[in-house]
Amino acid sequence: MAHPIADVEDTAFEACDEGRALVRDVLERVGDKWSVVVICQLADTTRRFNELRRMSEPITQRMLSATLRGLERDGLVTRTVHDTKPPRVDYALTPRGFSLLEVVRALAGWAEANAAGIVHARTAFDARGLGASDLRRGPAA
Amino acid sequence: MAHPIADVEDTAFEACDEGRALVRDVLERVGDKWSVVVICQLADTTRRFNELRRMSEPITQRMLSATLRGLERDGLVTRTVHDTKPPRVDYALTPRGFSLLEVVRALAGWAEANAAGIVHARTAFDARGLGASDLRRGPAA
DNA sequence: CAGGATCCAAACAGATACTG
DNA sequence: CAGTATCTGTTTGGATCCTG
Repeated sequence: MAHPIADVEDTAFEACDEGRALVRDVLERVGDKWSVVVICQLADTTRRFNELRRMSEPITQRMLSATLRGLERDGLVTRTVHDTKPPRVDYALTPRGFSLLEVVRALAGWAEANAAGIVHARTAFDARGLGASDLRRGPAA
Repeated sequence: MAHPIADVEDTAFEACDEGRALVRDVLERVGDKWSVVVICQLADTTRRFNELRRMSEPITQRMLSATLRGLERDGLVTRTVHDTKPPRVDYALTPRGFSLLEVVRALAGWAEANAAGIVHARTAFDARGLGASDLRRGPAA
């Protein structure tokens, strides 16, 4: 472990600035709407394609396909093809996938703990309404 | 804290599935390229607009503006306007912003720890080359 | 069942140019 | 200095149709 998670102030910069490209990379995977959902669905067992499709609700098969491929590429899930009568493909988390799951769970914990506050802050902010701005079209509005 | 972070297997589902919309929300903020960068730059001190602009390198002022507005809206940063001769606006993390910073640092730690493995996995995967597919254009390729 | 190929609409991001 | 308003190019993502 490169990070014993020392004192906050000091290492924050290193972690964020030093390997920015690197972090961005992971963040893009995590920030992806479907990657996280799929990873969670694989949390406790192996799943088949259409199984994941149904569980991940409004995902399209194109997105599921692409998401799984991305996860497989990063070594986060394994893809096992059984060429049986009706084709069957199983997806499962790799050890690395599980470790990411843990981090995501931490994030989810934070989200849960702060959801109310965030929603409140937003309402207040929006109420203080600014006329109208095209900038509202920024990142993650 | 709603989450003492119990045993992995069990709560993974709850955390990910129960508050999916909620988690997605946070994830979108975290997954955003610039939000994280800005939060890191505010890690140890208050900063001014153009200061952040320079520190965040190739960010455009439109993106910085939008990012800051989003962070402010979620109660993660405060915006303080001093109407002095040359206008001056200071941005700083709120307590909630700091708590998010911690989570992001955890993520960064994971990224650092797994970067090599991921890069390797990708190279291997790409080497096993599949002809050509439009799906390669999936999420976060 | 598992997924590739396409086409198309919408969200996003960069470059300017302009204002208080 | 600290932004806002456009205008436009790039990515994404959804809908569909098709195959092994």
